[in-house]
Amino acid sequence: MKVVKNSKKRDAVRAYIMGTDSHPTAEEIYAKVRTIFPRISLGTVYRNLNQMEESGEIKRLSFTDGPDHYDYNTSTHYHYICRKCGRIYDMPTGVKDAILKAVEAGAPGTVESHDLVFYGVCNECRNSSGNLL
Amino acid sequence: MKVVKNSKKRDAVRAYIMGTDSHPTAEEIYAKVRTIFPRISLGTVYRNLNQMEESGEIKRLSFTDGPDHYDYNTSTHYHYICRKCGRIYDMPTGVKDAILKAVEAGAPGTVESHDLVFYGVCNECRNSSGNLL
DNA sequence: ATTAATAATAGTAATGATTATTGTTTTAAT
DNA sequence: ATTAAAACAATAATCATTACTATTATTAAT
Repeated sequence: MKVVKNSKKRDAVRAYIMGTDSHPTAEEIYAKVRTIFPRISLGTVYRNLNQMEESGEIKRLSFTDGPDHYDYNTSTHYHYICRKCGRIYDMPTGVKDAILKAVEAGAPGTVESHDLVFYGVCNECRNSSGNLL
Repeated sequence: MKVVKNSKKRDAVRAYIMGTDSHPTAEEIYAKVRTIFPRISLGTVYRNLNQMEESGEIKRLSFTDGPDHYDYNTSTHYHYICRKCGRIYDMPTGVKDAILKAVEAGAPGTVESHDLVFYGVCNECRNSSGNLL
């Protein structure tokens, strides 16, 4: 069994993820952590993200386009992506039970997990006048 | 405005997708169409898939891991992926209304579309004894 | 039917995100 | 302090997909 050793770089990656609600990508995390450790490599960010995902500390979010994002919130919840600004919001949690209840009956097997993503234009984008899209 | 011209290759791609429920990948489509047009290139498959997706003929499915899949069924419906065999099933349609109703209230913007994927082990895999996973 | 314009194609190079490799540096248990 | 393993930086490799380019096929107008 492999021992996990301390790592200042991993600490910095973890600290950044835990401190933001922005669901950052590996590149964004890399850019931030580099202000503290200018010589950290992108591979180190990916390796630590994968390790933290495997240990259940964080969750990886994959969407149709673009790179993966990372989320410190590992409980089952859903996301909303604005097609103008690309921001990723958390959805309120009330939805989940309704979905699971409606689904269980008709699935072609056991349902162990599910991913649900909503797309639209967020209120902030709708209200700002200088839109490009 | 760009004119769409006839294309035997595109016809073959379309015919294969329309004739299968397996939600094939570009590579799988490529392999099949190559039995008819041995010199077709993978780029041609991708180009035609993208064109058919833009025109609304087919739908592209992106999942967390692996390549994209393509679906002739463009109406809103959900998928179930077996984590043993990887097969992609269609989910029964009753789920949708419950979800939309539960969601509309709390979203941070308009909800224009959503993607929902379920993961589990399908009954076929559960019942087969010679499993490797 | 011939021509001319342009869409479609094959073949290949390029891209973007991620993973793998390798030689060096840290960590932590003795 | 010694040592074994984990973490690292730097870089190469991989995979899915897109872009490029010279050629071929399709179509509309003559």
